Amino acid sequence: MPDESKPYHHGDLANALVTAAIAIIEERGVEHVSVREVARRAGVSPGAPFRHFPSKSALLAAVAEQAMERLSSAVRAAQAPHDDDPLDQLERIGLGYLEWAQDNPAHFEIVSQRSLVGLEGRSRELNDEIRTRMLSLLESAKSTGQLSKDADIDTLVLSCRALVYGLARMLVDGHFPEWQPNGNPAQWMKRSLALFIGELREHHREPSQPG
Amino acid sequence: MPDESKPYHHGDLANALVTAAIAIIEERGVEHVSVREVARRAGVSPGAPFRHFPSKSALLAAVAEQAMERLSSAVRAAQAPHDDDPLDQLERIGLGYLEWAQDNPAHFEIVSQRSLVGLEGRSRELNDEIRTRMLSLLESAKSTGQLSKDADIDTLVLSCRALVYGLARMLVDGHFPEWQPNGNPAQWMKRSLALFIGELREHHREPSQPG
DNA sequence: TCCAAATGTAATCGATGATTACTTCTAACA
DNA sequence: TGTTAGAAGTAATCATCGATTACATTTGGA
Repeated sequence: MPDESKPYHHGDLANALVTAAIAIIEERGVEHVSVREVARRAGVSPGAPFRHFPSKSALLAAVAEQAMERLSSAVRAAQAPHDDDPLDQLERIGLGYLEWAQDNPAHFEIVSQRSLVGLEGRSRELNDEIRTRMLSLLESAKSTGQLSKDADIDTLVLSCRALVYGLARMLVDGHFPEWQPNGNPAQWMKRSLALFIGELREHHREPSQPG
Repeated sequence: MPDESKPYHHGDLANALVTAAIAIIEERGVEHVSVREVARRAGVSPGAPFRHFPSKSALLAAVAEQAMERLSSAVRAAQAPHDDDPLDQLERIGLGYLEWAQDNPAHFEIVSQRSLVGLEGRSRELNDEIRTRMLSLLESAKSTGQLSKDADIDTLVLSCRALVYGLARMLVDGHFPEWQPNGNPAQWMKRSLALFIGELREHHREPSQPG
């Protein structure tokens, strides 16, 4: 039976700190995260976190890495199954991204602010993976004739990304009440994404083989 | 001849503080703005700013208001002339917004973070004005037959806004090196916007009157 | 001219990020 | 089993921050 008084060593303080930081972000926003408060929640002295992270930034970077890992999983899961219409897959990726952002605003906020945490190593990898995922779906849509052969794939990827990122950011930054007063944001985001993908589908479609 | 030593009263400290705050944001980002540093730049004691703004937030809100005023002007200027194709006007608004964000990243950053400064009074007014501007252009495009009669205007406004806001945010948040490694961001943003408006134009166009 | 309001200063408070010296525990080795 | 090196915590300290207060200076109108 474990000692009921806290042991001197926490056991897994690093993770506990990251979790505490996320809780604070969820409750009061990134700008209210302080190392001391994080330590307080983990039941540890104000200096303890610095044994695990050299700086506050490093702690936030760890939060970002965890967040990016989860976002990546959400996107991967949303894409499945991988054997249907590529543009449907693309739309599901967008929806998955948006739903994740809505369900995890704290995670999303920290992931999106590069100036706050930088983008290196694993995070960079996962980010690139998402882009590649979208790129290959569009390529594949082109090869199946859903997009015309001269469709500008690079610009399309950027546009999709910007739309989804913009919607997610608007949500987290609190722009929705003003930009779409009626209904819930999720509904509007879904419509907006569907409209965009729909346009791709119908406008860029290769005309059926003449002759 | 004015005394060469600083007068006891600054003369226009409120404005000087806002200007100093913007300079700091441009140099080191919003999160590094401190009232003391702002005061230091204005050549004034650490407590002085509080004679003009009740809190740091209030100072940032003033920055946001100035920023919103300028953004609004930029958008209004970009729309002119008002007598040509509505969708061209809409595209110019988007471009104007993006160029402004690129030229004034500090202003844009502070405008976009509602949690930081809120959105009330004049700022809210100007924001609504931009939305109304876009809305009426789309309505007008519908009436001229550039958009089909059953086009979902509300969703279109949201999509346009999300795309432009997303691009601007990606720029300011530093996502461009990863999402479009080649060429300069301005070029890519322009292409992305043109692609979107182009799709609206071609896909939603009302078929010419039969008979 | 004189005084009241506006504007700036100086001193102070509690909280923060960060560093240092010190203490306590854990686990690997003889 | 006992020792000990180092990992992981504490306590004390520092400069800086946002904010408040009491006080000083300037200004403009009665």
